[in-house]
Amino acid sequence: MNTTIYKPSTSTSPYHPSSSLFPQIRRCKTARHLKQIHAHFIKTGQIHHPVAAAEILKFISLSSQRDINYARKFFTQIHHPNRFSWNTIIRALADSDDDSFHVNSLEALLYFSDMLTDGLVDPNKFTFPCVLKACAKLARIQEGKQLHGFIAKLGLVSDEFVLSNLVRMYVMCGAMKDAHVLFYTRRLEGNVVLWNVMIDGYVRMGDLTASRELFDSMPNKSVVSWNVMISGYAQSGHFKEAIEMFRDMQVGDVSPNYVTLVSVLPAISRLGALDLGEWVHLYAEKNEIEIDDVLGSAFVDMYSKCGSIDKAVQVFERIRNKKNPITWSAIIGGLAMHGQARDALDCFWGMQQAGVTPSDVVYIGVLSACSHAGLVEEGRSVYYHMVNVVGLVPRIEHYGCMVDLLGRAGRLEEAEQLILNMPIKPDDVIYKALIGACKMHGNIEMGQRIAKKLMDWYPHDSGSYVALSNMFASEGNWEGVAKVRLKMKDMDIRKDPGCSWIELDGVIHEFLVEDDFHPRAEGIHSMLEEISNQLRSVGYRPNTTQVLLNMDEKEKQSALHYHSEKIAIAFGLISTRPQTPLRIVKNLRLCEDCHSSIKLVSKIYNRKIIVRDRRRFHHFENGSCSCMDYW
DNA sequence: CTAGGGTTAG
Repeated sequence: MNTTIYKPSTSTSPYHPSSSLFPQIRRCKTARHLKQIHAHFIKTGQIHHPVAAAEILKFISLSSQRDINYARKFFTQIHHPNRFSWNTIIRALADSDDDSFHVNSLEALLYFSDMLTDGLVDPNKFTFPCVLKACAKLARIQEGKQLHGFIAKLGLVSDEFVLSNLVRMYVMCGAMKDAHVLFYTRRLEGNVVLWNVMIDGYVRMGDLTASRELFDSMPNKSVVSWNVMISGYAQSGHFKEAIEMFRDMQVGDVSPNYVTLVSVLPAISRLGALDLGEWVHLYAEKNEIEIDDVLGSAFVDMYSKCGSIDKAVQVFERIRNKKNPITWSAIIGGLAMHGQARDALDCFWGMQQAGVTPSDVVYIGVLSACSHAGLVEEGRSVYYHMVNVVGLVPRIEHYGCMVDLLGRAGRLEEAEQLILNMPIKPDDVIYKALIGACKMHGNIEMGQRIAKKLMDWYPHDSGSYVALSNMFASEGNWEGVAKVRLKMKDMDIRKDPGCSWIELDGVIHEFLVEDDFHPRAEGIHSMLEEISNQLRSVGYRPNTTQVLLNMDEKEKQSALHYHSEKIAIAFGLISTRPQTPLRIVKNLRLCEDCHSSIKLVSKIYNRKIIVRDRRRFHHFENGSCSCMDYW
C-alpha cells in the first residue's frame, strides 16, 4: 500500500488533473463508490495530493451525483487548494440552479475573493466565466465592472468564454449599452454564443425589433439563436411570429431540438393550432426527442388548449415516471377547461396517491373545474384541503375561483361576503365574476351596485361598462344601455373587438367582427345567409339582449349575424368535407346568441363544432353543448 | 468552462 504523504503544493501546482494520475476517480460512477475512494485516500494520505483532492472535488461538485454540501465540507478540508479546486468550487456554486441559487451565487463571489486573498494561485480564463455567471444571477453590476477591469488587466477579454460571460453579465444586469459596446468593439463574428447572448439580451429588455435585427444580420445561426427568437416571441404574446420563426428555421438547415419544441408549443397552444401541434408531436417521435415531464407538460397543455383533451390524457399517461406538479396542473387545468370536472377531481386525488403534493396552481385548476360544473360542495372541500391539510395560503386566483363557484351556484350573498372578508385586496376580475353571477341569477340590484363601484375604480376598463350594459339589457332597460353607451363614448372607451380564428391545413385564418377581407369573403357571405335562413326555418329567434350598441332591432340582428365566430364557422363549413369537426378559437367569451345558434348549426349541418372561448371549451354536437349551458 | 424550456381564477 502506498503510504507516501504528499506535501502541499506551493504557489501554482505543477500538476494538472489528469486521468493518468488518479484514474480510479475518473472511472467512479456512484456517490457510494466515491466515498469509498475518499476514505481510502484519507487512510493512505493521498488526499493531500492537490490533484487527488481536485479530482474528488470535481466529482462531488459537478457530476450527476453532485452534492453541494458535501463539496463545501470537502473544500474546507483541502489544505492548499490548487487553481483547479478553486475553479471547481466556484463553478459548482455559480451553476446551482435550485431554490438557493441566490445564496450559492453570493457564496461563489465570496470564494473568489478568498481565492484572491489566499494569494497562492491566480484566477485564469476558467475562473472568470463562473464568477461572472454568479454576478449575472445576482444582477450585481458593480462587482461585474470590477471583474471587467481585472479581466482587462490580465488580457483575457478576448477569450471567447470570458467575453460571452462578460456580455451576459451586462445583459442580466439590464446594462444593454455596456453589452452592446463590448459586442461591437470585439467584433467576434464567428462567436455564435456572443450573438445569442446579445439577442437574448434584447428579448429580455422586451425589444424584439432590436433582437430580430441582430438575428437577421448574424452570419451563422445556431439552433439556440432560433430558440431564443421563438421563445422570445412566444413569451411576449407574439404567437404568430413564434410559429413563423419555427417554420423559417426548417427552411434553413437547422433542425429543431428539444428546447425548440418546448419553446414553440405554448404559442401553438395559445393559437389552438392543432395540426401544427400534431406535426410537432410526430417530429418528436421521429427524431427520438424524449418526451419527459417538461416537454410532456407542454404537449398536454397544447392538446388541451387545441381542443383534443383525449390526446392530452394519452400523452399524460405516457409520461410514466416523473410527473411533477406542473404536469399535473396541465392535465387538471385541461380537464377543467373541457368541463370534465369529475375527471379533474379524480386526477387531483390521484396525484396525491402518486405522492405528489398539489401546488397552488393545481388548486386553481381543480377549483375552476368545480365552478364550471357547479360542484359547490366538492369545491369547498378542495379549498378546505388546500388551506388546512396542505397549508397553502390562498392567492387572489383561489378567491376568484371561490367567488365564481358560489356566484354561479346562485349563492350571491355568500360570494359577496367572501369578497368583503378576504385578506387580499379584491381585483377587477373578482368583481367581474360576481357581476356575471348577478346577471345569470337576475340580481340586478347587486350587479349594478358592483358594476358602478368597478367603473369608479377602473374608469378606463371597458369590461365594467360592458357588464353593466349587459345587465341593463337583460332586464330590457334600454335607456340604461343607452346611458352606458353614451358614457363610453364620452370617455372614449371601446369594447375589445371580437376575433375568431380557425386552422385549416396548418394555416390560421383570422376573422374580426364584420370581417370581409378574406379572399373567400363572397363565399362566406352567402354561407352566412344560408345559415341564417336555415336557423329561421327551425324557428330560431336571434337573442339581441347582449348587443351593446343602440340600434334598431334589425340592425342588432345583423350585428349578431357577423360575430366573428359565426364568420369563422361559415368559412369552416365551406372549406372542409362534410362531417369534419370544426375547431374555432375566440378571443372573448361566446355571447348567448352565438351559443344557442351554434348548437343548432351543429345539428343542421351534422358537425362537431369545438369552440375555445376566452375561458373554456364548448363542444357542440347534435344540437347541444358540453357545458350544459352552465358557463 | 459560454447560449435556449413546461402549468396559473373570469
